[in-house]
Amino acid sequence: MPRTGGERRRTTIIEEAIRQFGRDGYKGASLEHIATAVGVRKQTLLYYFPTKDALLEACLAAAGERLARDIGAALAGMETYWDKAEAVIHAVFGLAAEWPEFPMFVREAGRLGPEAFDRFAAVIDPLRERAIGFLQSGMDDGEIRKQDPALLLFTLYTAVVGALTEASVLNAVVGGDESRASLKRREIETLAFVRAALRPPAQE
Amino acid sequence: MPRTGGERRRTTIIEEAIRQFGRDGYKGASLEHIATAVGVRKQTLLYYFPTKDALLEACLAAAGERLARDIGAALAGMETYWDKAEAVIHAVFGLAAEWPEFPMFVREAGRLGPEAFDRFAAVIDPLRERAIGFLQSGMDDGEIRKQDPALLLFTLYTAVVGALTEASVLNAVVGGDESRASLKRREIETLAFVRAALRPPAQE
DNA sequence: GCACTTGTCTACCAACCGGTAGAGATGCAT
DNA sequence: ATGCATCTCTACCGGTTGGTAGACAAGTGC
Repeated sequence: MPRTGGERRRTTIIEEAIRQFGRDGYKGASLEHIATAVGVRKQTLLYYFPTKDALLEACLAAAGERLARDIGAALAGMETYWDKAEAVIHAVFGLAAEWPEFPMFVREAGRLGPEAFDRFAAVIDPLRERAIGFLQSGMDDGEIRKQDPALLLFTLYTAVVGALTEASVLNAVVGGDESRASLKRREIETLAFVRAALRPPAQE
Repeated sequence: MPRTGGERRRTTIIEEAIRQFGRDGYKGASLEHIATAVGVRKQTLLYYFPTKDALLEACLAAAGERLARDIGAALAGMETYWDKAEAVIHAVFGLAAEWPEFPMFVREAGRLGPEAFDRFAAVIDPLRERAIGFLQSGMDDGEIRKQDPALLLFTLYTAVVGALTEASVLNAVVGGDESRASLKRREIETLAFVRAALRPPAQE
């Protein structure tokens, strides 16, 4: 019986749980499946996380930290409004390419109700405030269409998460093609869409 | 033991099932809960729908028909590109106001994989083709920003469904307020967003 | 060498879930 | 009234799930 050791095992379990929670939903994923995928018995998993709910909370926190880290790194050095927006979208699409279940898990977190999502959102909150301030000043400068910045951020969120999670819909609407090239094309389309949506009206 | 009679009972069960599939997910909803909510035993439900999967398929078909009906009615008499887009969005938001679990169910259908979603999409298909043709001619006329019309339709879909289903996220990003007024405000914001995203670039 | 913490395991359980078997009850056509 | 299809029910079953109890092994500090 191998001893992978505490912290390492812990993160492995969390990563696999995010995958399965994202793919099958919270209810649909079973501790048994997660455990065997990690190569361990269910009771070992329950040693690290005493209940399924505790595992979920750990996943929410971990997902928040990962996303905050990726977005934070992508934002470094970006100056213009558009560069920042593009960097964030590119970072998120990159994360989705590497870890397809990640956006699914975030969406599942939203579905599970405000309590669960807050666990995730709390970690992101500084970024959220930065984004709102950034949108607000963009509007003040006349470079972004004037509106409620928080509601705009929400709409941008849904557009990006939707583009990343609604693969079945994409398949039905656009037809075939589940490849990496398809993801890249969706990123370009999402960028164009967001750019168009942010742009202020033409007339002065 | 009351006899509500075949077809009536059937639709009542489907409506309740859509509610619970939407709220709790396919896995999360149980036949027992759905049956008791309708006021009937589980085995009565299983008389109408021999398996849970059969119930799901009936829900998918019913949801498709309902949406096609509502959108079709809303489109009647609309002439301009913008009037049509606005009518569709307004119809969908109206349906969501009356039946909050409906968009959740549609999203769940997408999550369950292409097979399930196709069951729903097949009914909508004529509308999909109409929409793509309409976007294409709008682009030819220079009234809509040029791009892949199918991909644009997909992006519009995700923006609208996201606005309707990500209530927890909205709560976390914008703060409080789950009222009908909030839904109306989201509709206005979504309209503005879509309008901005459709608009062709300013310079000719 | 011995107590103790950490990690992994086997064995088990009560609850729930989807589904089967089959007994009545009701209304309708003949 | 009688045969038959429709509808609703009670009773039950096998499988799965989240979770408990507790044995056992391995490193660590003393």
